[in-house]
Amino acid sequence: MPRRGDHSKEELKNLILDAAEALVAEHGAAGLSARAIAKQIGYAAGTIYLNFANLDEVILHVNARTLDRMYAAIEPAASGRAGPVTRLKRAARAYVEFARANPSLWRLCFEHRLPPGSDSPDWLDRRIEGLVSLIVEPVREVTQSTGRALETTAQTLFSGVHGICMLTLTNKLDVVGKQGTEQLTDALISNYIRGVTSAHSE
Amino acid sequence: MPRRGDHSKEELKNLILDAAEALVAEHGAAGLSARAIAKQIGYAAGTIYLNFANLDEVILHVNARTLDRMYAAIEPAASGRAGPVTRLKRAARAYVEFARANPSLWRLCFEHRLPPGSDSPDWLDRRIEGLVSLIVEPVREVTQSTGRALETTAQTLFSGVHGICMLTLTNKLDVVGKQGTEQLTDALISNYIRGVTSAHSE
DNA sequence: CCATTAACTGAACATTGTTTAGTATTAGCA
DNA sequence: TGCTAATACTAAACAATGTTCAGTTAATGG
Repeated sequence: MPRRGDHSKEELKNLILDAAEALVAEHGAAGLSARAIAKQIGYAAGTIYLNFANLDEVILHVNARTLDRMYAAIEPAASGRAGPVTRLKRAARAYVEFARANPSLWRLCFEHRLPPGSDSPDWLDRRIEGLVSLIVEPVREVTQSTGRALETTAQTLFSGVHGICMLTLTNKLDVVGKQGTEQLTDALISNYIRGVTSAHSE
Repeated sequence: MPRRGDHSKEELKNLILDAAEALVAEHGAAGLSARAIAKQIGYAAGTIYLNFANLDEVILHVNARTLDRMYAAIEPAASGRAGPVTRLKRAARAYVEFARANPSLWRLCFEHRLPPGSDSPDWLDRRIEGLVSLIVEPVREVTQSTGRALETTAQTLFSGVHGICMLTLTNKLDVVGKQGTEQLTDALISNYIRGVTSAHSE
């Protein structure tokens, strides 16, 4: 049934997402527009709306892809055979590295505002939880905690690294370079972990 | 020389910023438009461009105001006569509380993207540094550190609280309510500080 | 009272997201 | 093979956006 290039529904969706991703990566979030996507894939702008409800939905799917790539980038670091603290630090570095390599896509994940009233779909939120879950195991190993305390520690560390990443990448802190950021994430992890374990043995 | 309502240049600028602030606070960042501002102050849209180069500049000034209000909201908590750790926790709570009370304005401060190439002006960045500087004193008291180490700790704690605030306020974490967020910030501060001090006495 | 200057407007332009009437192509069936 | 129904797709339209600017109005200064 397709006419232009024999693209199945699924292929066309992926073409749209590919184009959207490339546009954001190259020209920032502002470079994303229905017409720009259409031009890049050789379709008319209206075609996008046959596959997605609106541009917000396109962005949400782009974000899902980005989060999946983030997961893949962090997973090896978090689950190596090194000690738990080392794995946590490596995971944080992988996170920062990914954000530095994909600044626009990374920011789109966390800065995209959808219209008031509606909030992000479950399949997206679950991907962020998936990222947090990556560090639960090393945290458990090193803190010997379980249940709610374990989850709290993992969430706190993740948020902390995320905040450091956010503020340093957007130059809102007086910190420059990769090692500047890593100094902060390393400090966060070592001190927090030491704090937890020393409270334990007290 | 003014014609409409005898507004001096400075008054008119403030009128514009007042209107912009109100629009963002009520209808979110998407509610901000040149025509909406103009309508609210009884001027034509073009008048805004006689006072600001473009809407981005208006937003930057709104953010400056918001950051000033944040400073005023946090300062008392950070500089009371309580112990340093208590002051840090109170400062974090004040930060979270402000963000919860002004979600759209708070997000605008940290999520606004200006066109690629240009970065935010010094007078704005300095206001964020001002926020960080609020916790330097209590951090110094409790960690006995100075210089670069002191600054690193302050930046790390600030970023950490910021990250927690960001992810919990935007519902990207499986954490709900004010006490949920405060549990994370409290954990961050107590454990991090304990980590620093216990490393010291080791 | 007139001329100059500045404030201000209204309309215009390009670009955005989104909708829709209409066209073209294919699939299924006779 | 040829007819019909369904679907993929486009082009054009709409409203709203940021921004500019020629022209108008009002106040100032001489």
